[in-house]
Amino acid sequence: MIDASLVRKIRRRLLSWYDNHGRDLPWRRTDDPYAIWISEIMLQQTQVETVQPYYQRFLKRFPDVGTLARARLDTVLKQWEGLGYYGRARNMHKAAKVVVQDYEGQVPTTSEGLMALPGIGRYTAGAIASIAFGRCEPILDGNVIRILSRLFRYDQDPKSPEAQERLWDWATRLVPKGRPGAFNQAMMELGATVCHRQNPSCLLCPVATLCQARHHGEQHLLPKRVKRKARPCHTIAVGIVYKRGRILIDRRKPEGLLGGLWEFPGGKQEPGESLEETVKREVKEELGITVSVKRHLITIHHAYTHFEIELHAFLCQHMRGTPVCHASTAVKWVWPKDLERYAFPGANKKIFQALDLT
DNA sequence: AACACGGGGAC
DNA sequence: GTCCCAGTGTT
Repeated sequence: MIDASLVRKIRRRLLSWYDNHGRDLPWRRTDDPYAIWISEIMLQQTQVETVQPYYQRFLKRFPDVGTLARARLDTVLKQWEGLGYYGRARNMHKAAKVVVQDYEGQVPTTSEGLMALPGIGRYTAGAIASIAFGRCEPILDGNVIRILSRLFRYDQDPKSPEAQERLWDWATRLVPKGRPGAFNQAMMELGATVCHRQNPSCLLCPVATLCQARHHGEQHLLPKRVKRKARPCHTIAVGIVYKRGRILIDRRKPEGLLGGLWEFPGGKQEPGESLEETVKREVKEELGITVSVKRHLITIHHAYTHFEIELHAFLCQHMRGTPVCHASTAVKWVWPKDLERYAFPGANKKIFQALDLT
């Protein structure tokens, strides 16, 4: 399937192509392991174009691992706001503290050392070790899976354990001792700019003549795709609770969905319940206060990975009770102009931007 | 092995 | 609408 001369050809062609056609990306202009680490975390399940502005701002705000370790989680989450998968920010913050306390501020240089840090798995460890420290470690991401599946005409479900083992093995055999970081980035670059999911540009591909899927005209069929389950839709109602010009917000628990972010109090509609009743009940359960629901403000549709929501916002008046945290970890009355100081989920931001609350 | 975890881009 | 994106952690 893969002999020494084939390996040499793939390495040589890919590296040469990358040297000539690789994009000029911000994280390719640095050799700072911390900066490369940030980029790799942000790039998990997130496209290059989306990451770039976040990467620049984050590094400006937290220029080194010590600064990040000393920062408050709230500040870190605010910088991450809108990027999604907020567990990445929480883990990154946690890992920065570990690096400062246990490693004298030096990012571990081995794949094993890196993988011991929260938020760094096999892919990210290989990426940082090879790119920042020149270690001969393989990587396997969505791009590499696509390229290897096509190059070797592999038609099994790439998520299966057997497939993972085989794909990691191929990646390990291919990565060269000489320029492991450049080679790994070349694979991802090829996947992102040439070997597309649909309509791969085989005429531009440096390894097209070596590609077995291409040889059989099956490049568009690989890697094998598996059907996804349908996403359920939930109906949510939240209260914009005003009191003397200020609005009530609370902070979600530190783990799980949107952990650590701020939001307007509210929750899921239950069977047989009106939306107004939902708001009243949820606000009471969440913060122990009684509100009067004044009027419907806006409806927002928002899709998450495993479900969708129809989010209704209601203007409410505070009637009685002092807000106390039950389901949340903090609660605050804030002036509308100060809302932007807190990190909110996208669906909540849509509410106060559409209403021009700030 | 299966699922939770965001938001946006491409078609 | 669907699929995917420089994946990781939990159960």
